[in-house]
Amino acid sequence: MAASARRGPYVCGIDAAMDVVAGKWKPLILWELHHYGTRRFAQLRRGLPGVSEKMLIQHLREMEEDGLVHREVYPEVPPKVEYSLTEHGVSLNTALAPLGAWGTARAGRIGAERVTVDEVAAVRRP
Amino acid sequence: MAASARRGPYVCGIDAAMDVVAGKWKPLILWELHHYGTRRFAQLRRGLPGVSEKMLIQHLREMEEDGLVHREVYPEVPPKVEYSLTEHGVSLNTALAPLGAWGTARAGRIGAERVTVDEVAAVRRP
DNA sequence: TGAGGTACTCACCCACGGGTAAGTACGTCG
DNA sequence: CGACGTACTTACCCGTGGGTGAGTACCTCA
Repeated sequence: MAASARRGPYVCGIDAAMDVVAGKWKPLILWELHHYGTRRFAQLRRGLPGVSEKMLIQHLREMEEDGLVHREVYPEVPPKVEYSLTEHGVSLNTALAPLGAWGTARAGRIGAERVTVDEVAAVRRP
Repeated sequence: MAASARRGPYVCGIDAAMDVVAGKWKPLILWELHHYGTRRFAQLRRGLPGVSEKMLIQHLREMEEDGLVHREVYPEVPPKVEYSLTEHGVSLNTALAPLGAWGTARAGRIGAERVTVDEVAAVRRP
């Protein structure tokens, strides 16, 4: 599966953290859940324009296995599943903050376009 | 080249930072250069057991393009090249520190083996 | 009646990140 | 004379991360 050789021996802490954050949408999911607190599957999908359902589920499952997100299923007739961050997820987000700041500074430095969610939606959904 | 679609539009700062750190050995190179200050090519290769020369060069070139490392060539008869971190590289490392701490904590939490350089050498060079 | 929303699963495909191995030009050491 | 060390370059191969698209079971609304 995608959970190839995860939890492998780590050379350093960055390794261990990257292992958990690796994945095209993981940081965005983290951010989304951190920002909104609790989100349903379809809400997340809409919040991450361009993500495929397969990847979203796959990433959510991995992050659940890694103890970053909590998955609450409501056995209702229209299915309802709520995702939220565990305390480990929150602490990871906190640890990620300086990196985000650095990235933002760098983006400004090199003059890269910073794209809003709507623009991404426009670009990735022609 | 490997510089596929880098510097692409970023959704958030984490994106921009991950773009620069993405690569199996980038964080290790960063750590190595940060730890030793200045390193020659062969020293780096020995410090990162298991890395192929191709990947090491490729990563170093990309990090140089990204303004993270400085490459100093001495036109001597046995070729000599020294790599060191730029101030941006140093600041990235600083921003990476909390993530490293989080990863270390997590590695301890899940009881993952933390491997020393020598052990890695033993494992990856049978 | 059928279109749409919920949360998925499954099968297939392809690009690319990374590994392996060899070649290069020059010099020194044994 | 050949092995070894420096710092690379080049060619080739393969695994997998991620994308596409369809299918499922149930319910609601127009």
